[in-house]
Amino acid sequence: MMNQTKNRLKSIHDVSDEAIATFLQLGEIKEYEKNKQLFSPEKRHHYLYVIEKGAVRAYSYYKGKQVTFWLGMEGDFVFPYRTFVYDQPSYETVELLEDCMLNAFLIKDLRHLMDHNFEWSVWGRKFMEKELVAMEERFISYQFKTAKERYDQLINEKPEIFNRIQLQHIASYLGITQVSLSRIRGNY
Amino acid sequence: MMNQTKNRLKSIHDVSDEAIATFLQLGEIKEYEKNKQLFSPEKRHHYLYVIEKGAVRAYSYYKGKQVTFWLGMEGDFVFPYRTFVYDQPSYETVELLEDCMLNAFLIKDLRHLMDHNFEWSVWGRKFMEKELVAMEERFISYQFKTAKERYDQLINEKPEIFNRIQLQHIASYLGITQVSLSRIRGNY
DNA sequence: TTCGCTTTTTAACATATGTAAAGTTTTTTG
DNA sequence: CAAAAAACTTTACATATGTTAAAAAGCGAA
Repeated sequence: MMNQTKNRLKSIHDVSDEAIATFLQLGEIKEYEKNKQLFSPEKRHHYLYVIEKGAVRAYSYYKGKQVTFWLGMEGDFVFPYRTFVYDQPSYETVELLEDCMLNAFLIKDLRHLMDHNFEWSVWGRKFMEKELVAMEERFISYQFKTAKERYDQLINEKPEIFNRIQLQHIASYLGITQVSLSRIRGNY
Repeated sequence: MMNQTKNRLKSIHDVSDEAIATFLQLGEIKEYEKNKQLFSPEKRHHYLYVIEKGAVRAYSYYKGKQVTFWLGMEGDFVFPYRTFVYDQPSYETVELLEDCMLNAFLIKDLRHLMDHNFEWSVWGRKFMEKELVAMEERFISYQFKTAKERYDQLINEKPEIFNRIQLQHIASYLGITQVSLSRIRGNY
């Protein structure tokens, strides 16, 4: 019952079955209900999660408003980059949008694995590389594109999001207000 | 005369002097004049450069206009992420804004090093992690902030950019037109 | 099913940023 | 140095997106 995790690990960079087993042994399945906050700002966090089932959002506050900057579903890794990389408290809240089954790993276990095991060290680099390219693509779509274009791209690339996640969160994720998203969807 | 490269390598993650020597042996100093194109879209590229001296911009075309999405100066690594990670042609042009001294490395040499040498494998992960956090911060500043706020942030964090790089490129880098940047600077 | 709460849409107006073109300043080059 | 080119600013107007508030639609619990 850890298929999402295993599939995702292999899809990033193929590693041996023994290595996979070593990694999976570090994980612990946890189930949480909708609305639980997985991470909250200013606190130290110790876990990285892989979503086996469910949907999740990360947001922080800017000028008194929540801004959703990340949405995750099955197979996604949930971890505040800043906490993982610099071991510093994160500024974001991560909140469950559905009841979730999560595979929880201690960040220090994973860091230890990637600092001492050659296979996982290479895997870790490939993982970060792919996160980086994905982040750059999202960044470029912000710098280059209008809200309408970003909306069209999202609905083409991840249509399932629109079935599972509230439009207010999608609007924020697209960097616009809910009113603007309604306008775009209504073809004004 | 490879101080920028060496300093930057060590600042990302400390590695042994022998490892540094191994890395530096792979590099070759090249000098190019202002306006040279280091990378052009649709072509295969084989080099990663570290800027020893000079300034550089990366841009691509969107709706017939150049959009500058990256500016680099001394100590920065110049390499199209997509080419490095997926070995695919990049969509961007990289152009020298000043006469430059560059430390050139074959991407395949670096990839080989990071895939086979444990110390460099860990270094590679840390490097990608830090690029990722920096990219996320830039992304978030786009999603959250107004043009004026992004301008203020840039002039605080990298004031030297304004002495060395044309305002038209800075405007594009900030995701706005040159006219808007003029307005911001003139306090309209 | 109905009532109450949450989410989404619509409307009216405000503001930030874009576009095009002209004018000014700075830089390059013969 | 002078002319030409490039970079930058300003103006007038257009458009996209934000803000606030109200209406409509959807959803969940008694």
